[in-house]
Amino acid sequence: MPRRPGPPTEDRRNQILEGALKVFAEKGFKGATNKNIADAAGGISPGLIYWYFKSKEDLLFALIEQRVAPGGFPVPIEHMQAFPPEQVLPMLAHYGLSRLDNQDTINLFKVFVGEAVYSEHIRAIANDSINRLLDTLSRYLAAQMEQGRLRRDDPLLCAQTFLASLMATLIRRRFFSDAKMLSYPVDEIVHTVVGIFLRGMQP
Amino acid sequence: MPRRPGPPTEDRRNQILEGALKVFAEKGFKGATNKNIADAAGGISPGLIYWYFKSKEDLLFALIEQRVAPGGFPVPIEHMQAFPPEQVLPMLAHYGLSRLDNQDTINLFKVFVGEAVYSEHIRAIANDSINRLLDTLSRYLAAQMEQGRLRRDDPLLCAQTFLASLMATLIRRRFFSDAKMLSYPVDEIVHTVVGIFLRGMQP
Amino acid sequence: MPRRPGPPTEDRRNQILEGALKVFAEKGFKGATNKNIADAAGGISPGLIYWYFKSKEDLLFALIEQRVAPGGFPVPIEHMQAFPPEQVLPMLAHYGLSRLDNQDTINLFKVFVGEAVYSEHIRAIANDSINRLLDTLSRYLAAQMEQGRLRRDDPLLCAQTFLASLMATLIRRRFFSDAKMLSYPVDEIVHTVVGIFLRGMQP
Amino acid sequence: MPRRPGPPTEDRRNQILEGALKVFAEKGFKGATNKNIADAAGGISPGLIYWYFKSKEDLLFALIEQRVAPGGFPVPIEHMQAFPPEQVLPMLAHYGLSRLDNQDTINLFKVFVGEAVYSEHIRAIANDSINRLLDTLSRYLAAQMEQGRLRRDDPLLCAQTFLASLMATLIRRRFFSDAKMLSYPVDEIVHTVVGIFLRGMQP
DNA sequence: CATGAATGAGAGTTCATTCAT
DNA sequence: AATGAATGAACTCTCATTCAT
Repeated sequence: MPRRPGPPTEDRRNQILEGALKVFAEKGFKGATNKNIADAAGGISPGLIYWYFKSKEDLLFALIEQRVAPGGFPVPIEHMQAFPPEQVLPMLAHYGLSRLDNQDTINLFKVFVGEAVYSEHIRAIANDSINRLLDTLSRYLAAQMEQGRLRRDDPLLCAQTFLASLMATLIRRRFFSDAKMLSYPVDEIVHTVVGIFLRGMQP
Repeated sequence: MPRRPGPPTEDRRNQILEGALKVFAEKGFKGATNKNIADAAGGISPGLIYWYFKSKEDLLFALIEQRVAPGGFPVPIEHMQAFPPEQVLPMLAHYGLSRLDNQDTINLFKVFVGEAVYSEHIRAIANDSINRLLDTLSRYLAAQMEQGRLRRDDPLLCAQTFLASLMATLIRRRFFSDAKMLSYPVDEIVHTVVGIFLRGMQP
Repeated sequence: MPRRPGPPTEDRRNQILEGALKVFAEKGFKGATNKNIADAAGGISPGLIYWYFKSKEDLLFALIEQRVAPGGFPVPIEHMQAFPPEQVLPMLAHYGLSRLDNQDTINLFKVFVGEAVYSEHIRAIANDSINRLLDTLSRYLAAQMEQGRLRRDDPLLCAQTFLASLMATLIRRRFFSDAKMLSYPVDEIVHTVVGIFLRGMQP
Repeated sequence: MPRRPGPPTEDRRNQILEGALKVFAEKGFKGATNKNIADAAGGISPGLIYWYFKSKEDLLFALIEQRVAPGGFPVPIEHMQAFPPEQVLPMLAHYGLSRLDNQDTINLFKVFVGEAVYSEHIRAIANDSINRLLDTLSRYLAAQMEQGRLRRDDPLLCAQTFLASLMATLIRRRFFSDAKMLSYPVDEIVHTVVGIFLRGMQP
């Protein structure tokens, strides 16, 4: 017998997505049960999930499409060609950091990584998302090379190198909770990583 | 009733581990069934797994302990302090590459990543393994800094930066099969990444 | 919030019965969902069914009571004792045929058969309905025997024999869509079946 | 934890089919639960069904294929052309009756009818089975017509008429448990039905 | 050692039914 | 009257695990 009417139905879908994100991040897609999700979504009944989503898998994809596909990880350096890398790259690094400080982003990342290992589909979305980011960055780098502010090299490969060194290091800190990395303040990490890259890219 | 005589029982355990690695890499720990594993282990019966392992989970940990814990990813630069970074780092990069060309290593990596997301225990092993590698590398870098061949900086952070940019890029190629990264020859990737790092670390 | 104003509430009940008949015939009582029925009833909401019927089962019984119980399969030979079987029986056959050409009757029949297998209650209604028909027919036959137009025999058994041969044959055509039976024109079937019976009942 | 080893595995499959037949006949395919079937199959666990059958539906088809497809309802009149219909048809009627006295046959029939209503596939099997029977009978009738023992008419339609009147009547007795039909001894039914047919078919 | 039949817990999913609106 | 969100029970099916053989 149905009872609780619940909040204005608009929210319900998001409430479930929210709960699913939490549980998926913690236990993985396969490890998460609908009961888990329903509980995390505010104690609704597991059956209700199927009012909003076709299946558990559909829920996962909805999560990814809602949170990742649109916008991906937008990088606000589109119109910063006028500024030198010495200013832009640290700024970008700190922007990335601020995004990583959001628990939802972390969870999303976890889910992404956990499923990408086994799912071609998710891998494709991940690549897409990263490439959008890299494209923006590499366009910026190309412009800087043009202006003689950076040494000429393949812009995409350079962008990838920069992003890789930055992200992988932060990932070890945030996701792997590596003790050694946690012993460094974020600023020092950014300073060192950006420093090496900038010097390495000097004309 | 026992059927196939099978190989000298010593191998059986490894046969199962081998099969498990394959299946875990493909479907993940939760996604793999004991039947899958038994099939991949040469068509043995699922029940037999329990003769060699306490449980499915035990099998996973045995896999990790057997393949990762011992040695981890050994880096043969222990006694290379005499050689300059211009020689050692590219060599190290190619060594890493050669390891990544082994399907077992790739599978192990996949399993590792897939499970590390959700398991503290596995995360700890992963950190341990990476840190051992980083320690070796950072000791080498420290020695080079000492000799004035590299600019002075925190050796561990530099090692992390180098490894991160290299590994993350190769991972995007091998595991994520990213089309853009696959369009670069490995040599070019190594050359660019190592180049940026070396110039960035010049005294 | 009520949405579509809908037809003068009188019709709603029938609209639902109509939809239910269609769906029950297609998927069976168990196989039909209230959603299916609501859709077939013109796109109403499943909840509305409960305004008109106590339960899904109630809907089934209402259907049967409304469509079968009243009248059953009325046979208009009540006052035809004056006419000889050579005229009456073919007429009756064609009357039955015309009823079978109505999709609703077919659906009702399907539902009836499908549920009679498992429900004593429905079986009883079915028997009742058939017996009413047989009674009429057997009274006619008895009268004809009395008049010496047909050979003396148990009228009910003769009526049953006639009806059985006719109905079962038409059923194989219409419900089982048997290819062989469909290759005969209806008239030939009726002619042959009625012919055998009439000759078999000659005094 | 598994316990009871159970009877020599050969039987298990049949044990389950046996139980399924009973339950399907009683509650219909949809109405039967795997628990019901497992209980009827001698108290095995529901999961075990899936060791022998791919799905519940597979179980249904296996049942039908095992019990109906092979042999169907064999009619032993293949070589009776020498005997006159006055002997053969009553014999055939009694043979059919004897088959109907077997509870398994009745159950199978129930399942068949119950599912044929909704399943094209099962309808096809049913038609096939009946047509095999009709073919045999109509070949016999054709031979008798040839010999002048029966009036010339379409043999298949005559066979269908005979079978229909006989079967439909017996079905009302056995399956519908119709009180009126049950008040007649089987012999009388057979005598009347066969009598009408034979006289109706006299040359 | 090895098998495979067997179990039982629990997963995802469906759906009749209810009820606030 | 009518909707549709919500529930909970029950169902089919999967699978790690066990154990007689």
